[in-house]
Amino acid sequence: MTRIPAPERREALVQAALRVVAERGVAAATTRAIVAEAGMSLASFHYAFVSRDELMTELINFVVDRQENALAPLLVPDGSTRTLHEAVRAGLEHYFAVLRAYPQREKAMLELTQYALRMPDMQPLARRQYDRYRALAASALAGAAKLTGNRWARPVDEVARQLVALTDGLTMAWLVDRDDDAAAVIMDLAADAIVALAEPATTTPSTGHPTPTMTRTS
Amino acid sequence: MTRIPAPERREALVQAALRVVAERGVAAATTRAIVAEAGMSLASFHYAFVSRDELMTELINFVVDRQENALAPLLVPDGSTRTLHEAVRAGLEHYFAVLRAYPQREKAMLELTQYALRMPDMQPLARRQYDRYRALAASALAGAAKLTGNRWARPVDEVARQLVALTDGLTMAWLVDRDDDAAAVIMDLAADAIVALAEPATTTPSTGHPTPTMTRTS
DNA sequence: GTCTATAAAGTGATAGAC
DNA sequence: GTCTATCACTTTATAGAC
Repeated sequence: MTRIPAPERREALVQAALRVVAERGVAAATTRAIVAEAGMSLASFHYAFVSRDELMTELINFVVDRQENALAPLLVPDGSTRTLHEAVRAGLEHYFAVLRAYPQREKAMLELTQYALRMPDMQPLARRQYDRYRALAASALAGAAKLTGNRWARPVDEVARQLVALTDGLTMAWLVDRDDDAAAVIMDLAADAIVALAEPATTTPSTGHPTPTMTRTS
Repeated sequence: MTRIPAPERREALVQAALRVVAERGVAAATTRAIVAEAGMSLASFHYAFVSRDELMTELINFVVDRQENALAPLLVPDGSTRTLHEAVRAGLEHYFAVLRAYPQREKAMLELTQYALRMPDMQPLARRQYDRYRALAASALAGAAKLTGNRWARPVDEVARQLVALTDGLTMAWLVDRDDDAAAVIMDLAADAIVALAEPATTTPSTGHPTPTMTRTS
């Protein structure tokens, strides 16, 4: 009907595809289901994309970039944070609140990751996805330590890797049994584990000048 | 050709389906691919199962039971274990060795879990799967603590839940980037985190009689 | 019980009118 | 550029010969 530039059509189709994947899964994201969701005809799909594979690739790239923007503000500790433990716990809580509010979104992310792992040419996309998660976590962790007067006893990349692993485990656990109390237990223990990797910051190592900041509060 | 009893045919088809899922993914596990893998004709499939859904349900039940048998011996600490930290690290190492040797197997488990999460009637199967993981982890953790003269400061079910979450995160991380060194980091930190939840066992709480067993060795 | 043949519906992709 | 109509193929499931 109306004439729409190709780039806009591509974006509309990608977003429609994401909705379909979130609501009904990757397997249900057929070209027909996607164009129906976008309110277009089937032919429009192949005008904007040469193939379904091309759309799936763009979809994964899209969600990876989007994830970065969506999660970044959540992991930055706010002014009310006093201890590192509070900051980490708050970050986990924030992540969990999003998971709880939009479970299909995280389910979609997991499915898309596994989809990428099955496609010979898409492994790099899955890696990029996790690299971003970790970079995001690392910068949040670095900021949180700095703000609370701590430093990481391990390379911050390793701490970030652990935080992402814990977050994946939390996500799977909650998606499977939807048990908020059990999720809270995981977050408690995860925060303890992460904070145990930090120590009070000192301007010079081994200085007899401990900062008043606590490494951990239980 | 040859006449085979229905129960045997069902089992053969389930195992063929598992091989197809492991090698090519859930999406590729069509009835045709499965009967080809089993060396049967398409009609034999519908003689043994009324539908593909029925086979998928039986497949998930099958792998859940199988997982229990396959992993149980790996998590029991052997006689050479001296400290709890060694026991936990060895358990993780064992799990990782299996993951590394048969990555398709774990990929298949993850895919089947997500498949179950999308099917309205299969959520209980996914829950049962994780219940078994956790029960298995709990019994291994209880045994390891006992053998090394420790006790869990938290309910062992909570510790087990955390261990399973960490294992899931480890699995996802390794499947995505196949980085053995990064996996070793995750296992190190995971073992530290788990062991931090234990304390030396005392016959009576608050007795001034510490056992010689160390809670943790780094 | 097991096969071949086929039905009925769904899939990605394209042709060709407008 | 956008549509309808359709192709060529795959899917699950069944009929009917043996």
